[in-house]
Amino acid sequence: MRTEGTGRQPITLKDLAAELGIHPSTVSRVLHSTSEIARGAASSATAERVRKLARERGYSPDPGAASLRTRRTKAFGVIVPRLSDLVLATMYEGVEEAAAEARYSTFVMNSHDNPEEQRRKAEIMLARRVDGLILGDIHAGSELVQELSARHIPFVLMNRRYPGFPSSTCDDNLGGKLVADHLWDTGHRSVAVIAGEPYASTAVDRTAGFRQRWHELGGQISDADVVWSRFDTEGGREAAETLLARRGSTPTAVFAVNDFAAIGAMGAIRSHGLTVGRDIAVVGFNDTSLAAQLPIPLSSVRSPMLEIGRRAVELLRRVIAGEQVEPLRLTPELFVRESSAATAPAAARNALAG
Amino acid sequence: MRTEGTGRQPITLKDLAAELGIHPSTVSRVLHSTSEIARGAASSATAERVRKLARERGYSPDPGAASLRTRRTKAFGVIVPRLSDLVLATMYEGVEEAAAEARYSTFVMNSHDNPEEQRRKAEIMLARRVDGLILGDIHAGSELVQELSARHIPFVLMNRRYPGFPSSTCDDNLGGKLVADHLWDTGHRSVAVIAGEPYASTAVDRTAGFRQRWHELGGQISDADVVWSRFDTEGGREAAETLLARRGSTPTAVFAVNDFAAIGAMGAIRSHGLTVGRDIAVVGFNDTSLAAQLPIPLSSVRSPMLEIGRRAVELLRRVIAGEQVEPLRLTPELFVRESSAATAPAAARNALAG
DNA sequence: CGCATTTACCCAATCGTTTGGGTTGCGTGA
DNA sequence: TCACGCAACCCAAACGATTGGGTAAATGCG
Repeated sequence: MRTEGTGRQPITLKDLAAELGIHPSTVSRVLHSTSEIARGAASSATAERVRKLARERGYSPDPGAASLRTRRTKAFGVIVPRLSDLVLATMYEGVEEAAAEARYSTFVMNSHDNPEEQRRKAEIMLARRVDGLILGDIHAGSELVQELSARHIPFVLMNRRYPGFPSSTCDDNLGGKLVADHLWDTGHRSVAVIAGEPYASTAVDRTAGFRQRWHELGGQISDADVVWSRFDTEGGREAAETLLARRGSTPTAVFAVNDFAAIGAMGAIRSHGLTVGRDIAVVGFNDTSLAAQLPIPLSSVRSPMLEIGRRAVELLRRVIAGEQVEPLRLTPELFVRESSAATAPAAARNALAG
Repeated sequence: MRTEGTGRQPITLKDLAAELGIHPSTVSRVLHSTSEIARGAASSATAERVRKLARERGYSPDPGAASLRTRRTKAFGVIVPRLSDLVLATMYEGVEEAAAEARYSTFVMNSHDNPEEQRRKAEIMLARRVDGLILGDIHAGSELVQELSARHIPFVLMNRRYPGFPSSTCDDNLGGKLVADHLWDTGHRSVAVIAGEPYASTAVDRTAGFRQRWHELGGQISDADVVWSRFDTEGGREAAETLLARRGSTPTAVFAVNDFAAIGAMGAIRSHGLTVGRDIAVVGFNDTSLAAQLPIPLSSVRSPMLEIGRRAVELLRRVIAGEQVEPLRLTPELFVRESSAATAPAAARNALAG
């Protein structure tokens, strides 16, 4: 249990070997062959002595030296738009957990959703000789994935998908459908979507799923009812302002593809003297911890963010092992709360039902 | 500009040397001595040839090999309670920026504010041979700082301080005072504090600063008016419930030492049929991007989170250089918004002013 | 008992950089 | 002319771990 006391320089294999009177290579083999004591490496008595001393001295192998020899760093690079985005931060927590369990370390960098910066950060990670990359910020039509692929660099996508490449995401399309079903069932017929950034598959898929199901149900939704926006609170507020400024046709429900955008929208709605949940229903996405705790609790589609991160690590390990892996889409779940619990305002319902 | 094309194995110094017909050590010296061309290393003509080829081939030194030789990894370890806490995530963005500028990489890990996990994560980072640690989650009375110090491991604290050790924090005490001044000036006389976790210097200092100034102004605030809580929305809600459940003496203003706790409190206040900003003023801390965008915009003390992160890197670099560094406290600023803009309810003011 | 096999090791090269110390060959001042 | 200095290199030894290939002794088998 003890770590080295005041140890100035870390203990090396050679130190251990010298103290035990055996050769460093023997020590290495013992410490390496986890549990397969034999392997022709050393007698079980010697092995035990080695392990005991290593523990006492707090030996830990120098990763630089090891990677120099093995050509593997046991490190992954993770690129996200920004960690101050709760969604990505949570996914990263999953990544860190799963990576640590597999004895991998992770470097994270923010790309600010800027393709050039994204490429620069990837290059920095590769210069660090990471064994693979997890990209959480890929844009539709990105050249980076093609290029990495051509260079045979192991990578997986997280959060956003890109057809033809391995990814760990939420089933965003299904998420959109869940919202459509819910709003339709509660009587809404005039709805709008705050759709997020068009370059993000999350935004596109959630919006598409919603529209598709809405049509299947017999609803109407035009392009003008879909407003693209930033993912943050301000983006949501602006988008909602746009929707509310439209002459006449105020929707009775708004689906924002992100909780933060939803919160911004709630602010705008209140500024217009309307009450969320009574005059206008609002549904968000991701079910961040905030949603349930807001003054007016927000209905939201819960995406398994932690699990998405964990699975990304698993996929990457399989890619590195040379396996052919399929994109993964984890199932979301809708949580209905006060922001959309009431049935649609009678006036609006009647006007459109007739 | 080009990086290696389909390069299977990365280019090495030896490759470059062979192609140029010179010795690897010469190449190393040229590529190393940034701008001091001379140094007796090579002629400026040779130096130029070396640099040109290095650029063309996309050479980047193997960090493992370099650190093996130099005993430095050019990497820092960062430990935070959790990156899904927006405050720490933002500080980390500052860390990443500043580190990258100085050609350092960073490993981040979550400790979930658990001392044992914190120690484990620190040990993992040290096994990775990081050049120093940035600890964002230190608890009052932590043994870890003492121990790291005894082991001569370079580290700095961030976000939370610990007397006697270098740290980069907000001047939390001052922040608390700003809130006291504001609430006093707007006529409040009966206030409560949602104080956060008692093991965090941020919580303690903000609360202490508030109470101290409140007394200086002639106000009364008892221990019962201070409720310790978790930093998240749920913690804030629970704390507010406690305050509102107290018979008779409902405060006219609440200072929550964290925006998320403030949001939780706003929820609880609304559940009790009261309106934030009219019946009860609420002030938060950190001025996260959410604060200004909430349905009822939240007054908050802005702490320079990004700068705190950047400065932590600067401090750590100085510690590594052997300098003696002093703790740093960056100045916060109060932003007053609708949640506390109105003057205190007349009834409450009169009752207590008499 | 002789031979083959296994056990328990040791040896040495190697990964890519860095760096303290040469070694040339040329120009220069005395 | 000669010693000296300097420019422009080269040499080789590390750094610590891994790993393919020994080798001597012990054991097994018929």
